[in-house]
Amino acid sequence: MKPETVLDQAALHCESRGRKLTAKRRQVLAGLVKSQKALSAYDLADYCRDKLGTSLLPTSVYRILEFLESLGLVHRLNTANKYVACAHVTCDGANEIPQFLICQSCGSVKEIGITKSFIQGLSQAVEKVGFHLANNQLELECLCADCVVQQGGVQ
Amino acid sequence: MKPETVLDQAALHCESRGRKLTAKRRQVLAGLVKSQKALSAYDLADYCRDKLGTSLLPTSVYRILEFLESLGLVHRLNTANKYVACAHVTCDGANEIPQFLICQSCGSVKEIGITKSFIQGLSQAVEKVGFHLANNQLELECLCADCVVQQGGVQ
DNA sequence: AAAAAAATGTTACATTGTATCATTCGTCAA
DNA sequence: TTGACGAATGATACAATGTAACATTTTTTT
Repeated sequence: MKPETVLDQAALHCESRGRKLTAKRRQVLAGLVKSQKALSAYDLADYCRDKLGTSLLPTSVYRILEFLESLGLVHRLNTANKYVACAHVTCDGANEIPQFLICQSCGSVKEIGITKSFIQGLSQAVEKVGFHLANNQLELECLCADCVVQQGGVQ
Repeated sequence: MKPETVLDQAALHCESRGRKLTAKRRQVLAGLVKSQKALSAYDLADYCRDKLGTSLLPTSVYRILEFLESLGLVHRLNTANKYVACAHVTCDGANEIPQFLICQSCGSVKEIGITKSFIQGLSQAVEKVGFHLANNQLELECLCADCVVQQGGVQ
């Protein structure tokens, strides 16, 4: 899927919620879509400056990421302190519960869906000890196929 | 379980691995055990200064936490950038796979064990998309029972 | 065009984490 | 006992991540 298609789709998604995908917001999202991996807010500021020739201060990037996240267009990876474009922008999956596999070696991220029954099982186990699951988003430390090979296979 | 008992047990655990639980290391671990919650390295430095009357620079705290973690006596919560004492120091569970329920409201942490079959299911789902699970430690954003009540019940 | 709201810029600072070198402490052999 | 060695800790400097507060610009509405 071409980045421009993704961005146009994202713009529509914004409009449908009564919000605007402004030029700056589009730049930040473009950075995430084109880089194809998780970036920190500061990485993104650098990326926009170096590759897109636009000036964006980190504070603005943070604000914009917050906006994009509120619309489900990007996700924050709490374990990595980085952000990724939502893999489902173009298929209206922006409201599904995302699960992330994060390669600890190369930083690539795979966004998957886990079965509802699995999450339910998890939720029940949590309730059983008196807690309530507040966020279904899981972040799993992984190795991607390439890095498993490079590191001499699975232990 | 009394903190002193936990600390003595931890000392034995160190000795059995040919390492020493020095005074400073004991202080850091004591801070985590007594505070009963997750603390950042800087929180711990403050705690040691204010409550234990000992001077410890953050850099030393980081080093000591790294040491304690290598022996399974503390865990780092990646989503919170904080550390907790292992709940199983005294029952030799230091080698089990920990799962953490972290209350997003008050910061309390519950360390639980999830069934092996559950983790296996998760691992298989990950392998199916070409990744390999590198760390079985899950960190789940939760609300503890108290905070659920205060916030007007489950949504 | 004026007023209001939304978006972005700017500055300052707080928190978390790492790199590097210096110093102190404990252990062990001569 | 002492001297040497390695382990542990101190100290300094800095990098990376994140937030608060207020100013300015842009857009929308009336």
